[in-house]
Amino acid sequence: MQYWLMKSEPDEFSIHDLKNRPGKTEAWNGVRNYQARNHIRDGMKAGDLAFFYHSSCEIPGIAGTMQILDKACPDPTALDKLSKYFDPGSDPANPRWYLVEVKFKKQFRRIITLTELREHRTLQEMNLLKKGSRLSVMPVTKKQWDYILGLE
DNA sequence: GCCAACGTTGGC
DNA sequence: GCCAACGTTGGC
Repeated sequence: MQYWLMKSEPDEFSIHDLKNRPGKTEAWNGVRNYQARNHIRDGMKAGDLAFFYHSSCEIPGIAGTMQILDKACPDPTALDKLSKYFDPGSDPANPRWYLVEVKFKKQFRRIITLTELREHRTLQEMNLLKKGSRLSVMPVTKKQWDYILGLE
């Protein structure tokens, strides 16, 4: 069992949107960064848990939790010419981009803001808080996971 | 393989 | 909207 943090712009897709999806599940598509891809494709397993992080918005922070439903599969939007995530260099015979299905677990009573996370010494090693970090999918240690749950 | 130019992310 | 930091592309 591993823990993760996944970013989404709430204007595009928020935890509220996930909660309101049929079955409360969604294909987490559109990841187009190799390091993030590797975490999805090689690291994630069914049953893993992830924080849902709201980025590029008024109050960036962790909005809740979700569960990884299955191992990764190729992201079909990479091959869809009509998708904004279309990647012309992508080869159907040798998929470049992957996605996982996620399921809503919990919406926090409040957003645990980026500013607040930075105030905690225990969390200073988090990739999220490192200068210049832009990774949209990253591992979280159990210690960090438990600590953040305790902040709600 | 180097690296300049360009594109993107994402906080502020 | 600005811009720092990072990733990718492509000429050489």
